[in-house]
Amino acid sequence: MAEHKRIVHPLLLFTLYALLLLPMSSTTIVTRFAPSPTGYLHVGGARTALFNWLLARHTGGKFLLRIEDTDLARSTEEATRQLLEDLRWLGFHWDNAELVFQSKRLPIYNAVIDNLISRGLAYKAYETNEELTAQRSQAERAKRQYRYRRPALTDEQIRQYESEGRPHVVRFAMAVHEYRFDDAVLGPNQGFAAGEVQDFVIRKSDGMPTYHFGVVVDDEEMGITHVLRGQEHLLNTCNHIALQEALGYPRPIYAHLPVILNPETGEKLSKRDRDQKIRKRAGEVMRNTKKSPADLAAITGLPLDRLTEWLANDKKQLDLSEQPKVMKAVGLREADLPEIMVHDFRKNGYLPEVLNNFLALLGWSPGGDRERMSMEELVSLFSLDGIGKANAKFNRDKLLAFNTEACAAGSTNARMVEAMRDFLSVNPDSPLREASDHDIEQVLQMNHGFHILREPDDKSRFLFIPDKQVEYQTDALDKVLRKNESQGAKALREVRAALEQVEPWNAGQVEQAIKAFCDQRQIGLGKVAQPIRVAVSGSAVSPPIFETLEFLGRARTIARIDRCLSSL
RNA sequence: GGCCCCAUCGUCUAGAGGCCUAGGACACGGCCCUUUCAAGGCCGCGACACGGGUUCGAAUCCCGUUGGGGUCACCA
Repeated sequence: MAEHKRIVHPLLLFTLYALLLLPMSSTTIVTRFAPSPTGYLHVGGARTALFNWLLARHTGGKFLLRIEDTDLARSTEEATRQLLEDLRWLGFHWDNAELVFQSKRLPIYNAVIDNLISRGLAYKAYETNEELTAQRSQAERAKRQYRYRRPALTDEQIRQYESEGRPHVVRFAMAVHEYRFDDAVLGPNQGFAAGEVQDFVIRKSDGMPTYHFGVVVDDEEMGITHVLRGQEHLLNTCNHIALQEALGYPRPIYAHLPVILNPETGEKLSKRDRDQKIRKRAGEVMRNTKKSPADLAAITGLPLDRLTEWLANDKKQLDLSEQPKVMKAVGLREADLPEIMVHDFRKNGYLPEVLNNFLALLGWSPGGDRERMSMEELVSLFSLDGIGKANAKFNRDKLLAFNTEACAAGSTNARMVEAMRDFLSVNPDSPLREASDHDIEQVLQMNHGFHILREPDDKSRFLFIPDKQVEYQTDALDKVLRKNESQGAKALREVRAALEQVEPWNAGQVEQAIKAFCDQRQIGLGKVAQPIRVAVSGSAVSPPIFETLEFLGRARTIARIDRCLSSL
């Protein structure tokens, strides 16, 4: 039976190849992340950045960064610096060498706005904030939906307002009809009806463009092809496509990501959640201890009016210097607060690649059972169709488990030392900063099984402080050394002599000696190990004792035992 | 409240009409290991929101109900 062999003509092959490539090269995917610099990056923003970055890297496209600093009151240079640092930490490298700052692009926006005004597609509006609020509440009282539509001003009125030099905004005269667009995640035909249309502000009275306007103009200029952002922007998209149509811009592909929810409240995860938690706790403490705001003010040293205002108003937030004072007063530790900022995760010792892995799973899945992925794997597996529609609660337990696993898997290599160094760079109070790479490697090994880098740090600080500075915890002394007529102290005194004989001093020999000691006395290892632990570390919890003693060395071990015994 | 989006274990999810007695991960419970705290091993518990259709057959398609979320700024 003759096999039907087909010869493909090389020219045909070339043509097919070219056909395939041409449209590809002319539609290189360009994504962007466009945060506003008002503080550290939070996980919601990080997830948005991640998805945009992944799409660009997966397709060999570009990922651009733009700073939306049009809110003069809230944007700061410090925040921009923090934002960039967080993005670098996460490993999202952007492809525009020159960062785009919206605040530096006013002439460009104004030229476009002038053009719109001259075409009758935008106009100056002179209402004050108070007038607008009044109009809104009037509508609310009448149970009517408020929609701003162009007021009919006479030429006379306009002349008068202008001669008075009245402040004004510029609004976009949005054509009243239905707006529809296709969403790569939510499907076709998203949008709103004509009844929802209103003339939104495109230039504020301080001369800055609004978000809606800046986004549209800049996305066009930067050649953005795909906009991935949170679902809270879904309806904003109608404003954006209206503007694009008026300006003759092409429409990018939109993909709206599920919202990340606070597992406790079920609402959108917000920077304010930490503050809320402190306020809630403060309220409880005051009720339980019958303390007044004045008492709290006295304890924290904060002004009473400031404190009462904060207590009463959910919208008010403590600033970074006030927060720790109130936390201390109401017995909250940093670890009790939910991490929300990327910086918090860094400071607590999560690995950036793990945070990314976890964040990627919030609203996206590669399909099947696949969960643990390196950055490289995320890049190669990422695709728009893996993005889900349903909102996701931010569950820290799973992140913690991922981090534990990743640290355990990599705890012997240079990556973990590097990670620990990075952790220490944002935790300047740790004595481990003075440790050598070799010491750090040992600390990490001794603490194998830790969840976050904060744990080996916490549990190993005693190794890096002078013997004199070891602080003995009273409850540990009581429970381990003083209880039962000082059995523990007695064992400690006796094992001290045995330890002096150990030669050479290493974990194996120390173990042998201590175990021999236990056998001889017919007591359990715990009866001896715990007293030693308390003596050298000050607490009942430490890394495994034999390794700990090897690390400390004989002299320091004996010195700490002596000091502990004499303090009883 | 208007408009919009969504709906599988407690949580994150797999699932594209028969591969589903619904899979995985985390959490949780039990046992084991153990010098503390952990980590680890083994086993277990646990979901298609509800009601109607369509179909030989529905977690999967359609409609409704309920529930949750988002959004209604001169913030982004």
